Amino acid sequence: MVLNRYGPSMARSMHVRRPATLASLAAELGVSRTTVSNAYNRPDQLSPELRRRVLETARRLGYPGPDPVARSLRTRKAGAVGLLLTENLSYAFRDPAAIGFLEGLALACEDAGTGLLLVPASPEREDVAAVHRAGVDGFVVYSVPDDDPHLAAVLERPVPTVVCDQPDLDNVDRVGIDDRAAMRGLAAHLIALGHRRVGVVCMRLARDRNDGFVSVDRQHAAHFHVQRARLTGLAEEFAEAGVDWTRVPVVERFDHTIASGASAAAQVLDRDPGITALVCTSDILALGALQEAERRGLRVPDDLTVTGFDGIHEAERAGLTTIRQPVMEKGRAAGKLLLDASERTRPRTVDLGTELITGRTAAAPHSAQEERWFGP
Amino acid sequence: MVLNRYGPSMARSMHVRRPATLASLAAELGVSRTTVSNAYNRPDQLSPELRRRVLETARRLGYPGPDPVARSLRTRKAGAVGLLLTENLSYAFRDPAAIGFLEGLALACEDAGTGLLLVPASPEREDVAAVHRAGVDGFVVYSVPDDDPHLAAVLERPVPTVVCDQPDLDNVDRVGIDDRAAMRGLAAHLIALGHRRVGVVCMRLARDRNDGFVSVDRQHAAHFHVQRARLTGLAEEFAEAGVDWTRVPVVERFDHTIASGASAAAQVLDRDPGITALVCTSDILALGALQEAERRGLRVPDDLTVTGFDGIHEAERAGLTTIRQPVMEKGRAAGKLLLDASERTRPRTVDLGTELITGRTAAAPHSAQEERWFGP
DNA sequence: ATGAAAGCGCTAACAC
DNA sequence: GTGTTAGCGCTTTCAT
Repeated sequence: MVLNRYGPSMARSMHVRRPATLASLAAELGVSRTTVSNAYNRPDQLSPELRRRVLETARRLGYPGPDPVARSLRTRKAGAVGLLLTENLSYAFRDPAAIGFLEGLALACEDAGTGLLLVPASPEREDVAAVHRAGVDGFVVYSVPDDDPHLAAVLERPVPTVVCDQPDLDNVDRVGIDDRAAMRGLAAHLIALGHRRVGVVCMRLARDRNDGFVSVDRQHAAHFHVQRARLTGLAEEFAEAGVDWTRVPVVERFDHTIASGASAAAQVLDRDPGITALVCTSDILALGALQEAERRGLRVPDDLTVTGFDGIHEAERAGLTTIRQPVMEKGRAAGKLLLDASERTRPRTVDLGTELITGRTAAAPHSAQEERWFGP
Repeated sequence: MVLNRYGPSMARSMHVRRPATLASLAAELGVSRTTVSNAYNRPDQLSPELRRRVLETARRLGYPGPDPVARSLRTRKAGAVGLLLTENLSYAFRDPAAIGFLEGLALACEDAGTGLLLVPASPEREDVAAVHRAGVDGFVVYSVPDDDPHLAAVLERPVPTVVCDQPDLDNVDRVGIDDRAAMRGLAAHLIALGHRRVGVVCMRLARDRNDGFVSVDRQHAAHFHVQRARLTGLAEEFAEAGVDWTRVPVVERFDHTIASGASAAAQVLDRDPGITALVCTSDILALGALQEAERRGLRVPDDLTVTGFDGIHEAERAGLTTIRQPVMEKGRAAGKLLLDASERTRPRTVDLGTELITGRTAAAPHSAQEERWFGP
């Protein structure tokens, strides 16, 4: 069963082996190429006996079956979909939300018997070649900025594309959630609890690194639609509650890590120690904020309310108040949309639902003190 | 920037657009195909002015650049490596060890600018076609049984292959750890603590489902080399300590989940309530065993010692005594090995190190009682 | 049931 | 610098 691919005959060559081709096999057998092709692709088109002979000779000659690339060229089907991510490929395997998305997408691909090609497109390296090189029947684009050159390259390719989360483009299929509405719901919850002085920690708003405070202008101009929508939702809801949004400290972090969340939280709390709630636009950042709160001896939620967004497992374990979004379902839906050839006549949109998770990290401001004053 | 791919002219067609080809572009420009090709691949081979004209006309005609599949056929390079996994594709995103491996592999691919194609090969579906269809320059095979038909299909393809963990094949590059030695180390640790009556929970030993006790024969015949090695290591070390291995209850689970670990632990404990240590061949299973111990009111490690294998984060959080193996490094090493064309003259092996993590789940048998009798 | 012919879209020698 | 000539290895009408 196992081929010896390191025999003496190979020792000189860099290549593994120059395999026989369909043509050479046909010649050896004294039949036409069509027949050999049929032996592999249309067993019913030739006598079982001949087919057996073909396959057996193939085995003897070490013919590995039709070359997939040549077949793809001929049939115009690659049998794979490409995935373009915001971040380094390897980062995707560290972000629970991305992992969930991948799981769902993989599921959809599996169901369709389609391969999933992870395209090596780092955001720093502006090398779009990887997109051009990808032999795929379509692309799924996961959460990239609207001015991402890789995205532009994908859209130039003559294959269907589905975007998950961002950007929101006319004429391109999309699956996502209503980030603005979800965040308004969370904000309403905080407002109902009594919070009026809040701070915000958000993810990267553009491709340039800006680890620090965010002007209202930058909030509006954010190239990441999702972050923009979440900030907008917050701003709207709090404005309606009488909060002057221009005075709310919003701190941005380029890197999406717990450490980033912690340092951003520190920056907000340093600027305005009087805030009663720290709204983070992701669970990862919120977990960092919790760390920072603990470091400062602030009890959560007694001294400080902290909220997240995503609903990852780690957040659940931490009892985080957050918005849960169906990350895996997003991946599935994106895959299905892409692989479902039917009705590809106009852009389709799938909007999935979210859920407010009331955890143990949000409470009325200064509830501890009040309890102390008025009894439990 | 964004193409309208749903314009009225398209409405009738299932296809997105029939793009111009390199040839048609050359014709339009009145130059040869070579020149157009050079415009994309060898900018230095033509005047900047002509190149500009070519690219501009391409844009005007909606020519998306050289077709990647045709290019691959011609250059005999796909620009991607394939990954074959034991489990369903989607499962890989639920197993922390597999995720770590993927992260490392993605890292290596990224460094090389290579795509990573996840091959949709479910273990149940014996459909090997996906392997045949994969347009890749090589394969990484992650932890499959030695009789896996997908593996056989991969090995028949005329491209280099690297196996991670299992199986251990002559003539095929491999990266892994010394599972037997690692497990002997863990066993020695338990023996030093005083354990002599132990039970074992292990992962799937073959492609057939056998959720239950494992005969010594089945242990030896296991098609998963890694599990076999771990069991062998255990058996050897305990045998040297005078334990009759044939009497040690070993329970197997097909599904690799926490729930499986719990039910398997229950099965062992039901069979022999007198055991003092439960050795699990993975952290996931061990986490299940911990659950079951708690359910029974057994205190760990006072009443029962539990150990794992892998060193995943969740295990660390649980304070599990386990063997840590460098999962991410395995991925990286596998990728590097595959992508490093040099010295591919004879099979190479990378053996990575492991580390015994002494957590809070292993102690001397009945230490609690002893403490109670003799004071702390 | 089998074969002949015609490309799929591109790149790489090699000539000019 | 630019064009000519050959394929890469395969599938697919369309005849026979």
